[in-house]
Amino acid sequence: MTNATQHVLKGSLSVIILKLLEDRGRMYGYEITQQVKAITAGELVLTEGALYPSLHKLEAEGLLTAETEVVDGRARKYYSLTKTGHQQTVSRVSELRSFMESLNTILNLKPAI
Amino acid sequence: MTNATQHVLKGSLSVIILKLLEDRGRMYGYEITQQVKAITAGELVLTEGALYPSLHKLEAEGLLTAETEVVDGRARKYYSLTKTGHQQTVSRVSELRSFMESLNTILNLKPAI
DNA sequence: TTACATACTATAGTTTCTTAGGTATTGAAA
DNA sequence: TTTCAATACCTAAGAAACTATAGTATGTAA
Repeated sequence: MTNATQHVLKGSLSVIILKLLEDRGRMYGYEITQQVKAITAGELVLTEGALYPSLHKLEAEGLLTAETEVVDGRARKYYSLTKTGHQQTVSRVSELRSFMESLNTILNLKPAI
Repeated sequence: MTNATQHVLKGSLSVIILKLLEDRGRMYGYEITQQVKAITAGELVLTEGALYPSLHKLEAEGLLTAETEVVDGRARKYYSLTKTGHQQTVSRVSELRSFMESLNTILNLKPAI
């Protein structure tokens, strides 16, 4: 009675992170929050309380690697995808897309009769 | 740092229920699981452990009303939208759609350079 | 009579996210 | 010069949603 696709729903934050890193190559946490806000015209806002734990989890799972650098007197922690991270990005993005298609099918239903 | 749109993410099951009831008028729990499975060609499968608590919650919130009927010796609990439920359906569906658009924007990003 | 489909309910446990803090630096405004 | 916003990271308590699992019960087909 379970479906892997649904699992993606809850994990869409991690997919967002993975996809951004795939496209941008290397980003730090704060940058991710700002980019998501900018890309979605303020529609999607990542809270730090959700983002940082998610980044740490992805790192612990071996999908991301982190390097700390000091820029303009402030420490930044740059994240990038590992090889596994890249593979996971591809499959999770595709899973999320198919979930969204299913969801769209339901949202676009017309009343019966 | 919060966004109402994100709240929708976790609540997409309830939006699915609401939308189906809006279109079909009146459904019982088991029927909902079967319809979702059929509509999405097996892609989306609702677990009973997720569905029934969600139905009860929507009923408690006043978005649904329930009537029990015995059909073929089996009790069925038919749910339908209240007036508030209908209004909520409209707004939640539109919120979910705009969330999905934002998500799609990110998923469709092309690598920089 | 066994097994599957129908039909509902309850609950322990996990994961994810929100809320709400905390630390610290830089730079602009007052 | 002090204060506030922006930058940049972190954590922890609690809420909420979902999974997994189990239980109850009837009808029907093998």
